Amino acid sequence: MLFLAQDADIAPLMPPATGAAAIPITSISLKPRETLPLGTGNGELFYLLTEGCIALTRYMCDGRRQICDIIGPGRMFGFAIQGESQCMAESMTYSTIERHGRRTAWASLPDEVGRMLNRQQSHALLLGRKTATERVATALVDLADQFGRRVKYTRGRHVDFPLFPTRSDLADWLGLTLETVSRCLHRLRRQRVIEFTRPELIRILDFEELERAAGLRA
Amino acid sequence: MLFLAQDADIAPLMPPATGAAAIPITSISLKPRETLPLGTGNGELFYLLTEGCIALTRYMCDGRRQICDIIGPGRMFGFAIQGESQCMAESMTYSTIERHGRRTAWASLPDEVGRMLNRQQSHALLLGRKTATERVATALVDLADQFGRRVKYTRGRHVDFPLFPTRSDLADWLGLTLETVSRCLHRLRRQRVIEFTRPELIRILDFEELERAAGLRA
DNA sequence: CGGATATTTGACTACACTCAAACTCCGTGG
DNA sequence: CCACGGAGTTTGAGTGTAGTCAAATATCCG
Repeated sequence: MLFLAQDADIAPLMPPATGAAAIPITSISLKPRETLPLGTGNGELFYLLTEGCIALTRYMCDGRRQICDIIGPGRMFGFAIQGESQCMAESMTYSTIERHGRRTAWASLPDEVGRMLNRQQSHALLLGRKTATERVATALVDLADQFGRRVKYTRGRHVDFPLFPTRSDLADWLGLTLETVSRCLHRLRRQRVIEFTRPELIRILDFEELERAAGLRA
Repeated sequence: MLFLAQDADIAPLMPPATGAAAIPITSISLKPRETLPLGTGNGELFYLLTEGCIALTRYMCDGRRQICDIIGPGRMFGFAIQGESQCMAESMTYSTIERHGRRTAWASLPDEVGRMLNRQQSHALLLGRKTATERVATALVDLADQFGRRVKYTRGRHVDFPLFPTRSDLADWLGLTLETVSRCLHRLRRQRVIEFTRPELIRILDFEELERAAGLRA
């Protein structure tokens, strides 16, 4: 199938010109708590997380931090289309990333950009209108989805997942303080919705109840 | 210039096939407080606001509302790429919108999508980490940018703009209550940063101070 | 003028924040 | 092996910012 572009200046999301030199796929390894600035993007570079966990963070001039998204394996980020994204990528654990150019990233870009936009809007709803417990519950639903493995037991289904972000990271994601996050997790545990013996290994006992606590169900 | 697409299924942000029937540009007029659902988008339809003011809203199942963005003339929205956007567009005043298909929207899509993503991330920072007064100040800076006309006076520069969202709309945008929004506006007025005699006509007296109050400057 | 809607202002409350201390979990080195 | 130290987490007590409820005022429009 053949497409004709009327204007060569509408670059960023355009398909790569067949003659242009392709940016090779290169692999990047990050240790926990390393940082990858995304500001330089000119619409040429995209990143695919193949393993680990990455946070997209923004900082205010006085140092306040907001985590815009927590990213799990299989997701793309760094759509620094036009201008700078003002976001940094921070690894929450050992992570590997593939750097792609337009040519190799092209096919998945629309879906990934759309997914990102949708997530940012859901997150605005969380930050603007949900209570502390609802926020924490919503976060757990999301992380279970991105990092969870379903485990079948004799009585019901559990979901286990590693909680890569610390309490402080969760706080910066959810617009709370780390103490409040800890208290909400405690509450959900006391209600037998989740359980954990180590703070970074979560088991969801009652997924429906968790979604209810997250404000996702009546 | 000629581009070759390897896969016809990577549709949404692809350039329109030259042979395909183009969706004509049609114009939509909205009265204040009308609603345009965006959920149906299949990556074929995009909207350009040519006049007025539109809010992108999300609702929780219990009715809580979050305004994800306030949109002024010249901006595009409705990138319901893959799946539904779960957002509605609500007019804040008399507005006219152009409905575009892929063919006519194509050139501006990358910039507009990037702008939207950037705004959503800034908004997350606002909702998660800014105080009430900072949020209101940030909103005024943004709205002045989208709706303001610079007016030169003998002493300094003022910016006047019509405030299309009500106090309640601002509250739903900023994650506050309408009373808090009103109190913050009052405070900024008492500090002579802004002034208004009618509640929907704002004049910014000291733009630098407003940006400082918004947490955008040291 | 009258009635509806939006805004302002006040008094009180509560949810989440701040500050502080204790506890757990690790890895390291004596 | 145990002691030590550091980072992260939990828990508690008290505070403060923004929310709630309510009433007064302003604005708009027939």
